[in-house]
Amino acid sequence: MARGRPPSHTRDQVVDAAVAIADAEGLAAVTMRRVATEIGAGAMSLYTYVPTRDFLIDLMVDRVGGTAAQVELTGDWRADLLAIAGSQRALMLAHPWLPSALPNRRLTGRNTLAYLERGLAALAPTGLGGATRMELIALVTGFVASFVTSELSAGVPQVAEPVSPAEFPHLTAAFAEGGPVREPTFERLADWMITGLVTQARDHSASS
Amino acid sequence: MARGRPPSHTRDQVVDAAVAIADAEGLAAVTMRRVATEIGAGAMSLYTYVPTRDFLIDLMVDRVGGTAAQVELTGDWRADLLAIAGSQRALMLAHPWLPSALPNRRLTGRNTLAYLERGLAALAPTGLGGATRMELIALVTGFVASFVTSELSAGVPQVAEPVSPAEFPHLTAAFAEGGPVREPTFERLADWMITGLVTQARDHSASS
DNA sequence: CCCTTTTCCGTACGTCGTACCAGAAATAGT
DNA sequence: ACTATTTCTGGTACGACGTACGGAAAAGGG
Repeated sequence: MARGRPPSHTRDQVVDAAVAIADAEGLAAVTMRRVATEIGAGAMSLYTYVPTRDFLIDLMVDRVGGTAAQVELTGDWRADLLAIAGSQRALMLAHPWLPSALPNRRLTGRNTLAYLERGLAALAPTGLGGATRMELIALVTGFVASFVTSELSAGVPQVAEPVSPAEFPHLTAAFAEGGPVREPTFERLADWMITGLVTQARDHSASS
Repeated sequence: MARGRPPSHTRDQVVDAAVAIADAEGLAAVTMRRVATEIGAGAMSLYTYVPTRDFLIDLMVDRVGGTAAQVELTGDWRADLLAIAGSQRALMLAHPWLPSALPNRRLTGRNTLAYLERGLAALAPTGLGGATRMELIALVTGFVASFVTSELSAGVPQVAEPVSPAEFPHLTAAFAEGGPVREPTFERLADWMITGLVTQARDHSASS
């Protein structure tokens, strides 16, 4: 068996190289030619391992998803989901391109599926339906992505032009203040978010 | 005054054309050549009105931001912020490219600044600091973007391959169910989100 | 040794953003 | 009216992108 010319590389090598580039220089730097030269191959050789660039990004998302800290489920859905959210946050902080890569992705990889499965299992004690639990997971993930994006862009002056104090008094005052310390806030915000989401979802399904 | 050859178009015309294309065919369809032919100009003529494509997208975001329903502030921060969130949601549903365009944007346009100013004013009765209020607005906006993205992609089969029931039991069960009705949920979720965020922020600033 | 199978990768096409610049069209000064 | 000056116009072109195509190269099976 194993006829034909043997591959010089593996799909995993390609994905790893792509992740390394994205970690160092952002998603935009992940071009087919760049990844190819990084592993010492011709540009077109990549297509042996990966059908398109878009699919490569799917694989990258799934790859780093597999490196997330595994959460032991305790049966306490609040604690479990909070731990999952924390794990997600750590993942996104380690791979800053992840939040921007997440939207519009197909949920195709095994690690992503395992993540969803885990979230669904964590929410099982709530008694909510599967579809509702799925949406809650999407909302929590979206929240974490939002939060991390906000964390990563902290300190960067977002406004180029100076704002007119007369026209935008609150804005002017807010910019005059120093940046707040965000570090200890995430757990409390996430905990409350999760609790509130589930509570609302329960009320809603009970009343309809 | 007004020396030199007069412009054949205006920046507003360019931005309007770009928004129309994005509404109809998505952000990716907004190319410089495409926008140019749409207003009957040569591709390079656009650069008289707009420095780069990226800046054009900034302008698009600000432009549609100006079309959002204006919210009358009542002094009740819960109701006011909920109304703002609802207005944002309507905006994103009308311009589905908006959620994906929002991250990594410079907050440069007057409409965007006015939106922030309005949010800050709405949160003023909470007594929170300007920087904290700013972050709350970013989180609420992020939540709305997440929610709308989820709404827009509802019904689309996200998973290409069939999932193995043995390996992913919860996932299999969730897919077997029908999609839930989401329509009446937004206001309750957003209301609770806003209330909870402010409560947490207050607790945090009080204890530190 | 050749034939089949598979991978490798140089070449090339279409598209993108946009730099450059010669021509066109307007006003201001004479 | 003529010229100088300023401004907008858009053709051409460059480099980078994703990737289709197809021959060369490398392995095993007969």
